[in-house]
Amino acid sequence: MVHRLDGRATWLVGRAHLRSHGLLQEAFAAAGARPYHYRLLAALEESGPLSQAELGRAAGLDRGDVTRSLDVLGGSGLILREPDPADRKRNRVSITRAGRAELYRLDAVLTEVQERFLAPLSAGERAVFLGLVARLARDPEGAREA
Amino acid sequence: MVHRLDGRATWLVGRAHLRSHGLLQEAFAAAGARPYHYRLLAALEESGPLSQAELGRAAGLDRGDVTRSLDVLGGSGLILREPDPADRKRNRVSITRAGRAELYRLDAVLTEVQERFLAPLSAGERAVFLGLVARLARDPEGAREA
DNA sequence: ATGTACCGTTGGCTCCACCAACAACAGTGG
DNA sequence: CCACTGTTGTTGGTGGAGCCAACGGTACAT
Repeated sequence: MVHRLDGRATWLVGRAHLRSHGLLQEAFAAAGARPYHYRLLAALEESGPLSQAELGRAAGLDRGDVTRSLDVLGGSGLILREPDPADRKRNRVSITRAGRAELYRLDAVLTEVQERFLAPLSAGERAVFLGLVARLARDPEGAREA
Repeated sequence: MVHRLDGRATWLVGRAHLRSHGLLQEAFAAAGARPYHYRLLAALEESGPLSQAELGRAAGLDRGDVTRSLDVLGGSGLILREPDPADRKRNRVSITRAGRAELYRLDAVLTEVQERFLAPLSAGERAVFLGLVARLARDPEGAREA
């Protein structure tokens, strides 16, 4: 392989992501869902009914992608999209009973994927890794390096 | 944000990758190059002349993507592609003097990106992180290497 | 009433990874 | 010699994920 990349953090993170994403994709596809859908259902369940723009900000999705994903979720009866009577330019999106059930089902899928992804590490190592990668994941906005 | 994802390794790795990839993309674009090109030049410099299929396996690229990337690299004079006299179905690809210079230039860019990406971590933490993420990056099944 | 800002929708884009088909070619066993 | 198998390079796609621009509709402060 390419020795020059062996110790590069960006390379290793990319490869780890490839494996992680592959596992996730496979598991979600087998469950008939997509990561976007999970994120939206989770945001809805945790925050209660939201407008689509709020939902996008909560789940980290583009407004347009929210629209398209909700089309699918609504078609499956997992969410309810109704015009907001207080502001007619908004939609009020809420999770349905079926949506909650789906979310819980996917929670289990996600948990199982974590286990497979983290299999190479011991419990202690996992905790260390999670702490470090969380700091690398946060966008250091305003963080000025002295 | 979605509280449910905060501690998920797959989520954090995905977010870290997003930041990493963004930094890399930005820096390489400013340098007029692409990650694929760097990988190919690096593989060529480390292994010497290769066929395109070998090159793809060394750099982890699809054969088709190798073909298209070499079109660009060849057009810039960074690699030389000539028919292999010993096997007429192969191309013998080698890195040129200009290609080496480009590779070294991109090495510096890459190094600078590492620094920005890893900025949130101390030197000791970086070493720990690299060790752990390297183990997560390796595909635990199959993947037999020579 | 007018301007500004937001909303949802649609249509597009880039990047990365991957797959399928094809003709050309090499090496094999018969 | 012939047929078969496998590889190579090329072309033409697929798909997910993230993102941006433009549009018409709506709310609200001025």
